[in-house]
Amino acid sequence: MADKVTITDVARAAGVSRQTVSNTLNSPEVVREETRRHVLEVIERLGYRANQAARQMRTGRSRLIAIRIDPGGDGISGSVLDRFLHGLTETAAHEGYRVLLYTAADDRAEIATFEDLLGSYKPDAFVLTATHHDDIRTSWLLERGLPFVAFGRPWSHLPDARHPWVDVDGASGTEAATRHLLAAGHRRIGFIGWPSGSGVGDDRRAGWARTLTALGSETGGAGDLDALLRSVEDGIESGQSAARDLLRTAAPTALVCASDSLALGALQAARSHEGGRPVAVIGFDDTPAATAAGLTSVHQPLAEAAAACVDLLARTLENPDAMRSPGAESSPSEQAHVLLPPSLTIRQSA
Amino acid sequence: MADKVTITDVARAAGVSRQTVSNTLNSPEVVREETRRHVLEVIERLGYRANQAARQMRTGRSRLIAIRIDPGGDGISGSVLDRFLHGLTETAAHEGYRVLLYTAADDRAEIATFEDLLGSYKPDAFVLTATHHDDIRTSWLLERGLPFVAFGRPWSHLPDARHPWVDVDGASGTEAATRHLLAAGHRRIGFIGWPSGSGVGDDRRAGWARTLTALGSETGGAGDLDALLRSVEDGIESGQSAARDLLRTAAPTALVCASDSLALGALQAARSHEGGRPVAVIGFDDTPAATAAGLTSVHQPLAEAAAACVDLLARTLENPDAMRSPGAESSPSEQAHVLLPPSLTIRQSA
DNA sequence: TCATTTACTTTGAACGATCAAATCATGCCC
DNA sequence: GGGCATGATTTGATCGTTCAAAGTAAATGA
Repeated sequence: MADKVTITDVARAAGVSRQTVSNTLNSPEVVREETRRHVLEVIERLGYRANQAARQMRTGRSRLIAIRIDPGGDGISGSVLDRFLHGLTETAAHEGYRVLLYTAADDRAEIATFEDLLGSYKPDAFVLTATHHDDIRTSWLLERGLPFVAFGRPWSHLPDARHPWVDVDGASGTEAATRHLLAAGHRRIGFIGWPSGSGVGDDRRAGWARTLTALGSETGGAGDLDALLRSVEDGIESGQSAARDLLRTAAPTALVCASDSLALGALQAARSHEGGRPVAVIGFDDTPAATAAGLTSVHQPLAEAAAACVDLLARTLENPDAMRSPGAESSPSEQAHVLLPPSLTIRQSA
Repeated sequence: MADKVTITDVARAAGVSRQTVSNTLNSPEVVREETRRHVLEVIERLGYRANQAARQMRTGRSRLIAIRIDPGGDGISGSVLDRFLHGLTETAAHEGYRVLLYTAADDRAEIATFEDLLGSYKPDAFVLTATHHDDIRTSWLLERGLPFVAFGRPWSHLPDARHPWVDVDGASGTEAATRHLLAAGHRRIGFIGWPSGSGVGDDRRAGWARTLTALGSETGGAGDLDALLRSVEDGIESGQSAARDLLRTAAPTALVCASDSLALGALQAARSHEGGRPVAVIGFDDTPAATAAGLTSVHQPLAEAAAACVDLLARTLENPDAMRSPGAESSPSEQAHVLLPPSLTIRQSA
């Protein structure tokens, strides 16, 4: 109840008109310095806050950013989105935006939610996660010229997949992991990843592969990458059996994995594996489970990624024309994007 | 752009007035059946959606529920809020509400955010998490008659701590864990918890204590509970050392822990402990790390808890008077609340 | 001196919905 | 057939803000 201060109340108390108060906040340059200061003082004193609903009615902008929240995923990697979300909320608040949540069972349902939200709360932008090949969500949004940023690269290079994005360089992460193992003296380094086709998985595998290939061409002996590679569905179980198989047939002394789930399984296999030196294992995502298990893992800078998303959006929303021309590619250059390097969190396992 | 359908468009297309369209949606009973059907059809055909901003302007209700999101916490238990949040978003959507996020460094900052949000986006209600003794947030909200629900009991019984809440019965969880161990033949069951004073921690300890006490009075030999109890700060490390200490001095054959973090530490201590039968360990929260480690753990029904929160709020918001009288306790009964029983997820560790 | 510019400030109008009150039919009863 | 309750629908007014246009006063120029 304490809050019922309208712009008119401020205007009256300051002895000016509504519009002058509005201008003090939105276009300070047109208000005389003295007036401006006085109005600001009154605003402060009365604790005035612009009513967003009324503002939105007039301007059409809600200062809301919508993002989908998924149920923890496989569980292990659930907290990744959690941390991203925290960063997003925090950065958004700094820029004057708030984060609105929604859920959706699949991409089609998500588009239905887009329609619903755009009709009711009218968020200024969406943040998409888990983008993939032939993502119908991105094309739907692009067709309508609706602002959005994807956390994750567009894995297709089709022209209709051009949109702003922020991502973490997975290949660079697995490369760092592999180099770390090389530096520790390992030479036979295996990789447990996911079946080809997922952009994220292929990316992470590539970092490992290119590092070993580079080593091979340096030292002469290239090594048989295929023998050191296993591709399985994500999960602790499958990580364990893949690792067991790999250890038996290819005798690696270290393993890089595409996820912490796989790595945790691999860690179990490595521990029950008899051999001289213990087999080193590195995971990906630096999840709490990795902390708990003492698993060395590739850490994603999620707060930075979230901040980059908000920055890209804020910039897009300032120049409304930037995105509003779906057909006509305004600039021949690539869409705005940010690719962040991950870091390696070193623990006992490697 | 496809969305610019206003209530006037619908009215024109249906050959009725604005208000009749509004009534079909908000007070269907006053509209003639035939008209209602026709209007609904037109609404469907045009894809009309009520503009929330305009609605809020008139009604003062935003259909937004605000909740604070924390950075993953200690990491391990981070995903608990994650799952709760998902449930909240989903249930809220069913009831026609959306979830708005915010962050805050501490309780004082959170109150500042309350003021900010109430002045701008005007959420209809707040969901508080991690309530504690002498929580200034609850009293602040109560004083102003602002609707909210706490996920977590008011741990104080002061009259100014009376508010609706939803919680999971921690004592019942540790009781179930203890009974499970008793059924497996264990008799010396230790407990690793947090220092007294935190409501949650005391509650979880109580479930273990009362179960063993009940057993004692049945069998005659009560046993020395204090010797089997350790109270330490949360964390894997401290769990490990507490467990090591407990195993050495009190020789328990099983351990119940107040969190998965503690339990993971205890599990490590238990594994490196030589003795006949392996020491059983049970954790609390059923986090992904527990899944990964094969840790038996007490599982909180977070989706149900979230649904209960939304239900309580929705009910409160229907009768605006229920909460709006801060001083005058409208009914002498306790505030509305829901206490949910957790369940035990059994894995290898016990 | 009077028109013209410059620098601020104020005045209606509008955004899209709902509330409250007014209007318009109908049917019923005496 | 007139009076009247009842049901169904319509008509202004309003929520708080910003846009666009209009107003005012002082400063400038011829």
